[in-house]
Amino acid sequence: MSVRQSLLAILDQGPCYGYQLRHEFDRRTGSTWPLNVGQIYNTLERLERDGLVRRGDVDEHGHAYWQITDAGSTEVARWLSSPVVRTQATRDEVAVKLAVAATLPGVDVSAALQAQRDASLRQLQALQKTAPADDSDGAEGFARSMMRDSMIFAAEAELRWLDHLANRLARHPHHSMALELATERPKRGRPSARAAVIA
Amino acid sequence: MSVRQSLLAILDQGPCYGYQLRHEFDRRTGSTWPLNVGQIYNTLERLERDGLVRRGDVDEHGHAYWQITDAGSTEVARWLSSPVVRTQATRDEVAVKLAVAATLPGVDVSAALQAQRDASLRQLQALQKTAPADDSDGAEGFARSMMRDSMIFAAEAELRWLDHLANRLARHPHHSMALELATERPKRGRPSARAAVIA
DNA sequence: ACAGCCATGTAACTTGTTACATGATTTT
DNA sequence: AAAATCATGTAACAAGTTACATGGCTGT
Repeated sequence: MSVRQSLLAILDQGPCYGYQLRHEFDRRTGSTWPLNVGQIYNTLERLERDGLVRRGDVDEHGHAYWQITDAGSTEVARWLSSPVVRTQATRDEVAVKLAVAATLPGVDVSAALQAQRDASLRQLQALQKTAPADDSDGAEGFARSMMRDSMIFAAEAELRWLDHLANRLARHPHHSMALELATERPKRGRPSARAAVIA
Repeated sequence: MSVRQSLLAILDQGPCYGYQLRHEFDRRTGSTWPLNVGQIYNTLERLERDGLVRRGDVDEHGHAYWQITDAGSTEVARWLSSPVVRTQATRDEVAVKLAVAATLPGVDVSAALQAQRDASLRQLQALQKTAPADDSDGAEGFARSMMRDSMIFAAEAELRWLDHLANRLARHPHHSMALELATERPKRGRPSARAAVIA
């Protein structure tokens, strides 16, 4: 939802045209995750469909401006005043992967763990190598360094978790958390008319 | 991709039927993010479409088993041996939101920040209140505590970042990073035949 | 003239997710 | 008999993402 909501929040400052919105989004997020232009127009159409924006004037340059609606402004206010709540839907891809890998018999967890640690460490070092905060960079530099810090903190946490996991695995016989497929499952099954279609 | 890939990796251990797959996924991720059953069948059909699984036998209970294909096994091996790489697509919703909020004039960033900090702290405390690792819980308990640790580390990192951000904002005049809409943009515009349709 | 950027759009597609229909079996 | 659970599916949708088509303008 962050792209959609961010574009809406930018439009709450005043009418913009599509390409301009991309520019505004990019500089406000330090050009960290540049947006494909096409996505702007898709998102605008979806926001229009939902009654949050409407098509506005075309200026002397041919720029097609978009305006926020009252419902849109209300939505922006709601977004800004309520925190992002990490619900169940926020599956961490690395965590899920390693949990599945760790519980599957015959999988070399420590190899997967090591590969992930290497990658995460390289990622962290690459981030740390980028230019740190510099007050002379102005607001755009501030935005960039916010994003940078966020990614660094997240990468550090991921590394810490990976090391923590490695320690726990080292203290256990490494096969002890493998889970066989539960084949004894169908106690309360679903005997059906078409049972034994093949058997 | 984690659901899709996880189901495929489980199928690499042997044929399963749909409901069984949900059970296997849930116990391997500590029932942290229970899966809607329907998603299993959707995902299986998509994997079948991609040639990674195929429909297998129906047993005497009427269970419709699914089998992994050679291409599927290859894909699992690739997945397990290569790390998750956090590409540009990994937008952190909280970071994007606060960066946009911080760069929009007239937005009370510190209020949004405070609201987020409260929510994140409550989230962390809720996580810490859950049962910690207990070796007597077996492999399923281990999986659950892996997920729990992962979420705790991530929540701590988010809190640290929020506090770091609050400190930086406090040291600055809080309006200094607001970015006006760049209205002087169209220097190299796109004058068109239909310019001034409205103007 | 030509490369490259500005600009608007369209179409297709991915993964994830939910709601619903259907029916059987098991438990109370 | 009713409620809960097991089980398979279908249909629709959300948000993100990319590739492509089209055309005008700018700088070399």
